[in-house]
Amino acid sequence: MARAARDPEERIRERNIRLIIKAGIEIFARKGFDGTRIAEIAEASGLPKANVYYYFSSKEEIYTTIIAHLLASWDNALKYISPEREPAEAFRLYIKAKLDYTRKNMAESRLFASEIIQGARFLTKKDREHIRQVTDRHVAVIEGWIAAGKMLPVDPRHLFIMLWASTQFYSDFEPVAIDALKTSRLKAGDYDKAAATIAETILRGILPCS
Amino acid sequence: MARAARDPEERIRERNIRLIIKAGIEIFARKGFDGTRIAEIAEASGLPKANVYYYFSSKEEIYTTIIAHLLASWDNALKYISPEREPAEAFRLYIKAKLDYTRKNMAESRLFASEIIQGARFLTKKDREHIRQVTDRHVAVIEGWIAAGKMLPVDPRHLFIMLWASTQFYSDFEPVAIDALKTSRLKAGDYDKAAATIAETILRGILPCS
DNA sequence: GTCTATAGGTAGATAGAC
DNA sequence: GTCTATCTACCTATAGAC
Repeated sequence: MARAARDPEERIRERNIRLIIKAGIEIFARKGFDGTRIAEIAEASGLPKANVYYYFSSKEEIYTTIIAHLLASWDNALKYISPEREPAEAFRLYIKAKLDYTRKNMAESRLFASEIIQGARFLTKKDREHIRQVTDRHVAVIEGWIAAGKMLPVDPRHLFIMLWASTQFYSDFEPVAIDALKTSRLKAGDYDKAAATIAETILRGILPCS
Repeated sequence: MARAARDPEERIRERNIRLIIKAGIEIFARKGFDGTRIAEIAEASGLPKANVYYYFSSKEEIYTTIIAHLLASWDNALKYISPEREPAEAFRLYIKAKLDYTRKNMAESRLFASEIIQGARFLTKKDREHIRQVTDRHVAVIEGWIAAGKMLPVDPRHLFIMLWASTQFYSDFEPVAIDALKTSRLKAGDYDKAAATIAETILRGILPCS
């Protein structure tokens, strides 16, 4: 019955939801949850405000949809921290992947940072439990490398924070990074230079003296 | 005339302004500029909303007053990066001072991070020029150490970003830090451990192999 | 599915009594 | 200097025609 007509409708539906989410990411990142107005999301996505409410029942539902999607793609760079790799290669790959992701998904990255800085109001207990478990798994890998004498005994949790923070900085704090690096905008070369400096410094900091 | 009566009035004035600023820091940090309501600042500072408008002409004026005050106390930790010190001692002191400041002024720290992440809308050209100059001065100190062979040739600007980011993380991203460190809240000992790990790792990363 | 119109509430800011 | 009452504008969310 409706089956034949369902596909094109479904396509429009998916397209509109994508447009709303995309606009939402940009605006929530810039204004935070409370500062964002649905009307602005509607305008940026090219839909009337009422249609936004047709697809999402509230501002909160748009926001939490974005957060959920974000967390799903979050662990990606960490896959490089795996026991069958040598630490030097693993950290180099991780740093590069993390900076790449951050650069290509600036708005998402900032939205996540905003959400955390403003108190993680919309991170569920499950989300936070997930963060703990993912961290635990990769802490274990590092502990393995330390036990095998492949790395100096550096606290793995604080090491992860250093890596997370250093790579996150370039997109989240872009205006400050621009001033600190004396450039008018961050270019691909700046990210390469960042990756190289972070990797070299950290690797000398955690590997046995050669 | 009014001279005799001026002093106690002046005291009340100063006290009220302090209360407004203090409440403003907390709430702006949690909700961002757009998300903050003057009524909430008024309530938190124990004054009627109209009185807030008696002392400040707009929401923006409260916000920029806070930002200006923040920037003034910002350079403090950097004073340790000075040419007459040895690099090892200088960085150790800087990291400790920065983490101390961050821990004791969490709300300000978060407010500043929020402001930057949301696009630095209220940082003036002068503010940003100030950041550039302060960075330049300390970059020169590091270049001096490198030229003197006291440090490996690490890019000073990216090194500063690593230090800035790593120390900032613990208060700005506290909810994530809590999960990553598997604790229920950050204690003084966590900050000490952070300072030690960051300093040890960075120092091995920038000093000649011994 | 789309859109206009609007209800119902709350924001920033001000007027004016005390 | 303090505070109540209020203006105007705008917000979230919905009703209902098409």
